Amino acid sequence: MTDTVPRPTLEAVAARAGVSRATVSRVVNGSDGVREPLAERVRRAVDELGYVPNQAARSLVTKRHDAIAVIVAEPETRVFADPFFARQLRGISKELTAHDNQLVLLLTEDRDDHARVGRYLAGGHVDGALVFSLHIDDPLPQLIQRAGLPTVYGGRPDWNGGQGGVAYVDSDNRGGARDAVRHLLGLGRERLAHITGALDQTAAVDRLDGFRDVMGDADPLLVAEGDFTPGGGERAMRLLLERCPSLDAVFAANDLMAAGALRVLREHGRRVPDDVAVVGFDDMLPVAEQTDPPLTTVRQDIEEMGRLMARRLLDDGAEPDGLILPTMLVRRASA
Amino acid sequence: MTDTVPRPTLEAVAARAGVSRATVSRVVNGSDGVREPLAERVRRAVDELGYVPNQAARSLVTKRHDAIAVIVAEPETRVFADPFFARQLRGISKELTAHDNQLVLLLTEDRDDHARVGRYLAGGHVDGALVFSLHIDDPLPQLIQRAGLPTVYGGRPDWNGGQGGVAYVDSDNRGGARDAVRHLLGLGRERLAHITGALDQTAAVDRLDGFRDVMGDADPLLVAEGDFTPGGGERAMRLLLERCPSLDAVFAANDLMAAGALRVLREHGRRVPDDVAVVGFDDMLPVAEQTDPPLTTVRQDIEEMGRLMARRLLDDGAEPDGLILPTMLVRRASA
DNA sequence: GCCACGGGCGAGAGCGCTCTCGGATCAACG
DNA sequence: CGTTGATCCGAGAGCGCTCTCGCCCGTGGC
Repeated sequence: MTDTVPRPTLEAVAARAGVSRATVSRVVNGSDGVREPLAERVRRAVDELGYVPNQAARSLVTKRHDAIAVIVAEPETRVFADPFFARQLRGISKELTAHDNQLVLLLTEDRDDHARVGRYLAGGHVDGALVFSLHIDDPLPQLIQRAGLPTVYGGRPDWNGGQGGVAYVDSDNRGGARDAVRHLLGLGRERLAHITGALDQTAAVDRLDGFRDVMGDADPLLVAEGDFTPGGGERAMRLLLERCPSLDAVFAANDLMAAGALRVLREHGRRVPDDVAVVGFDDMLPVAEQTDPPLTTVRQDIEEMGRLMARRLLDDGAEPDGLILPTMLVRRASA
Repeated sequence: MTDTVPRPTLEAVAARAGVSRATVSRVVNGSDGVREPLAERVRRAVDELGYVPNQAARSLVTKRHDAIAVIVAEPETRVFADPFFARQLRGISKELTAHDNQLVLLLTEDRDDHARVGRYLAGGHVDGALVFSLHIDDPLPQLIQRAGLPTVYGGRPDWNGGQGGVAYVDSDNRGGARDAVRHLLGLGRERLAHITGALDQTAAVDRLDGFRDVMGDADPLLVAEGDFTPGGGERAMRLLLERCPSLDAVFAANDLMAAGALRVLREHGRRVPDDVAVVGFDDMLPVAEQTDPPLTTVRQDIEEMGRLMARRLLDDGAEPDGLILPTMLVRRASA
């Protein structure tokens, strides 16, 4: 961590251009009120010296940091097992850099981390926070609210009654689920089962609600709780086959579980989609395209979701409320 | 981006504790030379006021930032299609937070981004950089070197003759490949083929070299170039079957391509592992465990790799050279 | 031809911290 | 009891920047 060559200061640029610091500052920050010939001289001095403003000094007085914290609360490894996170980050990153903001990444796993994050946010190092709070009992939101920073959540938060006063961006999980179910019905299927995700996450709840929107409160035996993992999908599928051998369609709350379900179906000699049609959710690429048969699934635009989160955060005027992005059914061979 | 409540300053703490700013600073920064009763009074004042040091002011004078840039050069979507990146990030994050450093994430896609990153690094916002430079003609390393920041690369850089003067952390790609090949030979296989990765990446080159270490310069017809994608794996597999229908084993340079190869083999009626044994690389979980049959593959400890990169960067004394992490063959059903 | 006015620029204070340096205090020693 | 030396603490300068304030000069109106 040895320090670099001493970098030129505003002072130095001012001296070279034969003006005052104030003038250089004005030019550098693009404020008007500096006549052209002078401004030009300053600009030349700036790049002759290779001047780059010292962000620390600037923040000290402006109290702005041009930096945003992205907080990922992930005690489990699930998020890391799929590429969601990376896509979202990319969307966020694009939007932030377009507005000259930096992205400070905070990954948390346990309570200690939460305290640390709380301190960091309270420390006023960043201008706002993007939060992926994935589980229902997560204490993080409170910590963040206490820090008093502008915040946008990724995914509908479970607290707060679902809306009002809290900014979030989410996919239309419920609508996507409805599309999936309607597609199965449109295929002439009659006994539809649903494998839910981990129900402590709002995405899972919303997808289940979508299923019920169309199916009514149908046979509760046709709904089995999974956990978003392939193993969970397998277990749920086995259970469903046992309970209701005549089922002819399955809607799984994500592709990973759908993949698990496919294996169990094959194991039981059911042909997909002939005997049983299967629809997933996410369009998680390395999985959805590689299963046998490839999955029909509900795609969400993850990168766009990230981008919009960042945009809402930077756009100070926006009302804090929910923003729901559309989903799209992608037809492949499984249904 | 409305600003928060004015936070207490050193001054305020000093006043409350009835000491000078200097003393508070000493206590806060854990320097000795402050007698216990006084120190205690200061500490009480600190948490009564909820004082958190202003990092900007601190950086201004210390020229340290306690922040590290993580630069991911990724013009393609490949990295985002697998969870590598996230795991590595997690390892890095753990190590950095253990040393009270922040992680500033810079994702780059094109030339413009490179210029921006160069400016950012030159701007002296961070104390060092971790770089994932994935392709051979990437201009990023030069930009970074010019910024004069301590840097550690993820994966062996292709330039610089492979070692000497540049710090990097990599998996033992070559050794892992040798293990994979020896395992196949140990199974009694005789006609081994290799599907390479994209050869503009050192990981692909090293794995190919490992294959050749064991096989000699064997039949060049038994080596087909892939690109690390499932589609590439399929194409390569088809080519290999055409060239040499009698092959009885395939080593693919990653699991994604191995999955593609499995599909083509099944399509051609070859049973795995009975007719053809298949070994992958990476142990990329959602894929390796879910293929049919599950993949035998070479595992690398990605998270540890990230952790070590961070550790080397923070550990100023370390010699800048390469650090190679061991790999491990994971046996599943495919070989 | 004088005064009021406004726009362009510089002087200077101050953001919150660290760190050097010198003054005060106290124990110990002659 | 005076002196030395070590130790603890405070005063103050200064990091590089922004931003307010006021001076100066040029212009236009009466």
